[in-house]
Amino acid sequence: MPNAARPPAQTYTITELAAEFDITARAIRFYEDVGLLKPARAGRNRVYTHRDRTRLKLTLRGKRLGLSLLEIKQLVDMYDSPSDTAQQLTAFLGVLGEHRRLLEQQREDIEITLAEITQHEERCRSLLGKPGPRLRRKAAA
Amino acid sequence: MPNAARPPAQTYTITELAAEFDITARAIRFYEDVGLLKPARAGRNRVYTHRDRTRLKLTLRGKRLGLSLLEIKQLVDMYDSPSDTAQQLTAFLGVLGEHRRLLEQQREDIEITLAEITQHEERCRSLLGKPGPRLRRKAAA
DNA sequence: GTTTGAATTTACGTTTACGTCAACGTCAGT
DNA sequence: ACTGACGTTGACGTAAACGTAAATTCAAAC
Repeated sequence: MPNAARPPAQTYTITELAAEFDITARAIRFYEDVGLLKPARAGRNRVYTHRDRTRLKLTLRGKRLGLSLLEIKQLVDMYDSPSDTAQQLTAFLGVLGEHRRLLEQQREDIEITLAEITQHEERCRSLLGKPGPRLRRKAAA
Repeated sequence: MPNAARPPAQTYTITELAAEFDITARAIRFYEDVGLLKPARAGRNRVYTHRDRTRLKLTLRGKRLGLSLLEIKQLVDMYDSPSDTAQQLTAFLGVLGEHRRLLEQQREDIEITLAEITQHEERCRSLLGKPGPRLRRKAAA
């Protein structure tokens, strides 16, 4: 039974990926330079597999979270290289824990900031809605 | 009634702040260069007020969220310069909305990543706990 | 058969966010 | 008067993450 139900082995060109993720081809090539992607070649041209696309997606997500490309590489590499020795697994758990800590810190930062934004928005709307009455208090926390 | 109950008008030196937030004095001076801080001076030396400290804190939070110092400056400036015209207020609301969008995107990225981390952790622990049975399925989604 | 258009490589430029001296001022303590 | 410790202002250096321009290459279209 060859070829049961695997993803259609679709491939992508660099410009397709660039368009899809709204980045430049230069950026994608740069990610290759730092080792985040290793596309196959059709002659001279790069051919990206579904796996490459996934790694690119992870990369961009990492960037949105403020990680450096190096950090992203380390994480992504660990994520899809199956460590097997207890050594590696324990180390991996350590890294995961640290990453988790970082993300939770960020999430907290985000919650706080969102709350502050809400405050500002309410103040703005209050000022816009009733441009008369000065010395107005906040409606409700 | 002079001096009711206001924060003790405490001031900080640059090294105090550097120590407190675990950054270098150089970084703090750099934040001043880009306009994020405008400490008073005692002769030649910088004197930071509570307000400066707050702006520094906001700056570092912004950095943890991946914002550039320029973006941080724009936000912080808006946050504590009281816009009054409807013009400014509406523009402010726009910026706030955009910032909110960004933060919510990030929060989503974080949730996804945290979920993935949990997956990896479970896999690791499973492998560490039972180093025998191959072909084990995930316990529960 | 050449022109065109997309992709590639090489290489240098740029911006951001500081690090790293160097050289000097200043004030407390001895 | 001398010595640190801390603070200051330049000025240059650097790492990261691409941008940008120049010079190919190569296949498809005309």
